[in-house]
Amino acid sequence: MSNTKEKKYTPAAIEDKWQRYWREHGGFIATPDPDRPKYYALEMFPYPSGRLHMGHVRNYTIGDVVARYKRMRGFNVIHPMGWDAFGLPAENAAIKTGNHPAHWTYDNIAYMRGQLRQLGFSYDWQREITTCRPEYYRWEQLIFLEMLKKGLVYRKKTSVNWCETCHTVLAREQVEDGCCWRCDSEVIDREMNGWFFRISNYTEELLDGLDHLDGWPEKVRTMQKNWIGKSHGAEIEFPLKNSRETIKIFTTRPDTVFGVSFMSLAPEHPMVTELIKGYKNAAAVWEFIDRVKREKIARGPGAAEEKEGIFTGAYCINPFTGDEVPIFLANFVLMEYGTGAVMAVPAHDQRDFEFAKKYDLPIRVVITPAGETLAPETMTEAFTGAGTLCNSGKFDGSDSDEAKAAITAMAEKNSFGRARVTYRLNDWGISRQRYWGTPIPIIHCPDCGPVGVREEDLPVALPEEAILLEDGHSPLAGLDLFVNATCPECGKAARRDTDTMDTFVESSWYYARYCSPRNETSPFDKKEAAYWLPVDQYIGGVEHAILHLLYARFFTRVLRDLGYLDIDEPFKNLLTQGMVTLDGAKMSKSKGNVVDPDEMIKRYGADTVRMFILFAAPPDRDLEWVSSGVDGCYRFIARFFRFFHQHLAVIKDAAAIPKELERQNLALHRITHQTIVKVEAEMERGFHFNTAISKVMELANALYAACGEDTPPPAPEVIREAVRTIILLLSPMIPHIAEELWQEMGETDSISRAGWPKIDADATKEDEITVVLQVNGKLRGKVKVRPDTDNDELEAMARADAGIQKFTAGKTIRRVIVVKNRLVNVVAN
RNA sequence: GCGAGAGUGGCGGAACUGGUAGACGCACUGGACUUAGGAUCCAGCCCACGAGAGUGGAUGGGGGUUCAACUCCCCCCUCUCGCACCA
Repeated sequence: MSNTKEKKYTPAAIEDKWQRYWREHGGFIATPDPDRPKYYALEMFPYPSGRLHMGHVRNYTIGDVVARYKRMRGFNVIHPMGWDAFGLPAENAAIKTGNHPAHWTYDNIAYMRGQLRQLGFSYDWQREITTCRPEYYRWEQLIFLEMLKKGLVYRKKTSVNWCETCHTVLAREQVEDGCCWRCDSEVIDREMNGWFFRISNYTEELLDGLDHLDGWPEKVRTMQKNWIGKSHGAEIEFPLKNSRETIKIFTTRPDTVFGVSFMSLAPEHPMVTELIKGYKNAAAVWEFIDRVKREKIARGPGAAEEKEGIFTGAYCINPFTGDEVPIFLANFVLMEYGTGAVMAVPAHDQRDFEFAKKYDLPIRVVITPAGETLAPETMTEAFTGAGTLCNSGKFDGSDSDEAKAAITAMAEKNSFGRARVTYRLNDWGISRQRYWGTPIPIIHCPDCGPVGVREEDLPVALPEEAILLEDGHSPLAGLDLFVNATCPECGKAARRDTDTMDTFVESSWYYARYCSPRNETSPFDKKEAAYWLPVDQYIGGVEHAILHLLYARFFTRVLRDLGYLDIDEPFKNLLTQGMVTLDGAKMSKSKGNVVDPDEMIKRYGADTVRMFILFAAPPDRDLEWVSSGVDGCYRFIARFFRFFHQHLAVIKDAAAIPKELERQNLALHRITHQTIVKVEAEMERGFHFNTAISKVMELANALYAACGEDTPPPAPEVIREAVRTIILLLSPMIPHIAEELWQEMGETDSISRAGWPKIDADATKEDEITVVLQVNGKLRGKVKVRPDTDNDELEAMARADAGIQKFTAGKTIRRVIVVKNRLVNVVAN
C-alpha cells in the first residue's frame, strides 16, 4: 500500500453526501407498526432565537444517539423536531429592528433547521411543527375551550407589574430596580383580570405521580415536590373584636395557638380596608402598604432584608383563650400562600420572634423542650422544635404532636377551625398582555360576559399585519379588525380578549401533536397518540425541571380527562443534561465565552463535534469545552479512517469467521465480541456514551496493535469483523463517517438500517484469567489460570507463589480467602 | 435556613452487586521518521524513596465494620445546584 496515495479524511464532503442521502431517501420517517415495539425519543424543542448554541448541540446529539441506537436495536423509533416559536424575544427584536416577529422567527427557524441538518440528526422532518402557526395553535385554542367547559379554566383578578408610561404589563425580567426596562419609569403593582388553569385540581395527583416516575432523576422529582409544597396543618378563625367577621389563618403549628400574641396580615389582604376604617393612623397604614408594594417590585422575588410591620388599630379574639390579639400588617406575610394571614407565636417561630422583639410585643412560651425550661426574657431565638405544652389550659403536659391533633379537633368541634392541607403551588395564570402568542379564544360581551369562541370559528388567528408599537402597547388591543366581534351567544357587538397565552402552554402538549402533526380535525389522532405515547426518553436541560415538566404533566392529565389520551404521565424517562462550560463558566454571550457550533463543524466536521460532546463527560454532568479534547476525537476518527483504507483491499472481500480460529486470531475475535457486550451494557445502563466510546477505543487500540509490525497479522476475516464492529458500534455517535466506511466495505444499504452487532457468547469466553494473590489484602503476586479453577488449586498456587512466601515468611497463616476467578487473600501474622 | 447532588493523577473522567484504584482521552516527557512539522508512529507518565528490582503511601478530613472499602456505617469540611420570610 505504501506507494498508493493515501486517502484523506474530508469530513465536509462526506457529511454533505450523507446528509443529502438521508434527506433523499426519507431515512427517518416513522410510521406506526403494531408488530414492532415503538420508541419515542424526544428532546426539548428549541426556541428559535437565531442560531444554535452548544447547549442545543449537546442536547440534540444525545437525543440523536438514543434514537439511532434504539433503531439499531429493532425499535420503531419516532424522533421528531419542531419549534417553540412564540415568545418575547421576537417582540423585542421587532421593536428594536422593525422586523416583524413572524419574519424574524421564520428566518431563525430556517437557519437553525439548516444547522440541525448539518449535525446529521436523524429527525423525521415530516413531523416538524412550528407553534406560532395557526395549524398548531388552533388546537391549543380548542383545548382551552374544552377546559373552559370542564371548569378547568377560570378568570380572576391578579396583580401584575404595570408600567404607566408604556401602558403594558411587564414580565419579571423586564423590571429593573423597580423600573421599566424600556422607558425607565416606575413600575407599579396593578390588579388585572386574567385566565387561570385550575392546576389545583390535579395537585395531589401530580404529587403522587412523582413517586412512580422512577425513570426520572431524583433531583427533578424532589424539585417538583418542593415546588408543590404540600403542608399539613389547621385553619383557624379568629373573630374580630366588635364585629361578626373573622380572620382566617393557616398554621402548621396549631399546638402553639395558646402562645399567640399578635396577628400578621399580608399588606394586600382584602380585609385591610375594613380593619383600618376610622383608625386615626389609617394614613400611615396606607403609606406602609404602598411602600411595601413598591419595595417588593423593586426587589423582585425573595425576602426583604428586615421584617417590618404596622399596627392596624384593630383586634381579634383568640378563640381558644378569649384574649384580645392586636392585628398587624407585616411585609413578610405572603398573600399567595395559605390565607394571607398568620397567627404570630413569637416564642416558637423565628420570624414572629424577630417581629415581637422589634415592636416590643409579648412573648409567651407554650412549648417546653425536653429537659429544659424557657423564659421569654432570656430567649435569643424562637424554639421551633417539638416538646411538651404549657400555659395551654387543658392541653398542658401533652406532647406537641398529639396536641396538634387535639387542638385541631377542638377547633373543629366548636366550628372555628379544621384540619387543612395547603400547597405552595397555585393555579397557573396564563394571560399575557403580549402580541406574539396564541390568542385567547374568548369574546367579552357586555351582556353575557366572557364567552368562548365557537369551535367552528377557530382559529382565532393572530393578525400578522399588526405593527408593533414603539411604546410596547399590545398591538392587538388597538387593532379594531381584531377586537371587534359579535357575541357567540347573543350576537351583540362584543370585544375579543386581547391577551395571549403563556408560551409554556404550547410546550405542554407538543409531544402529543408530533404523533399526528398534520391532523386537521383534532389536536391529534387518538390512535396514533395511543401508539406512540408516552415519550420513552425525554432529554433537556435542568432549567425546565419545574415549570415546563410540571405543566406538561398537568396537560397530559387534562388531555386524558378530555378523552384524548389514556396515559397519566407524558415522559417515562427523563435525562437532564449538564451545561456546556468554557473556562469553568456557563457559555454566555455577555461573558464572551462562547464557542460557535458552525465554526466547530467547519473546522472538524459534525462527527468530531458529536463525538467530543459525548466523550468528554457523562450526559448528566457539566461539560467543559476543551479544544485539545476535540482534536483528540478528530485524531481518533482520522486514524481509524487511515487504518481502514490501508486494510480495505485485504478485508473487503474476506470471508465470514470460520469456526476454528488459530491463536493469534482468537484474541482479536474475542475482544471484538467482548466490546459489543460492554458497549451494549454502557448504553443500556443510562446511556453512558463516554464509557461506551472508550470501550470502542480499546478495541481499536487492540486492532492496531494486532496489525502492527512485530506480530503476524490476524486473518483478514478477523480484522474485517473488528472493523465492521467498530463502525457499527460508533454509528449512532458518528453517523456520517460510519455510513461512508460502511459503503466502502461494499454494503449497499444505509448503516442506519443495519442491526446492532450480534454477540457470539462463546467468543467472549476467556481461556485464561489473571487471579490476584494478596497477603493481608496487599497485592503480592498474580497467576494466570483457566477460568473456574477450583478453590483448592488456587490456594495451593498462592501458597507456592514466591511473592506470597516472601511476605508470609516467619508468620503464621491464619486464614486463606479464595474468591473464584478473582483473588486469593492470605491472612497471616 | 431547607432540600438535592458531588469531592479520585497536571486535566476531563473510569472502577457493574465491596475484590489488581486511575480504563479511555487530553496535556506533558523521551525517541523514531523527516528539509521541516503543532502531521504520523513507538514508549513513558499518581506521589515519595531508590540507578534498578522494589518498598511505602494515596480516592476531601477523621473514626468504624470487614480477610478486603472510592464503594457500607458514623462525625466533620468544601463545592455546585434548586427553593428560599411557605406560617
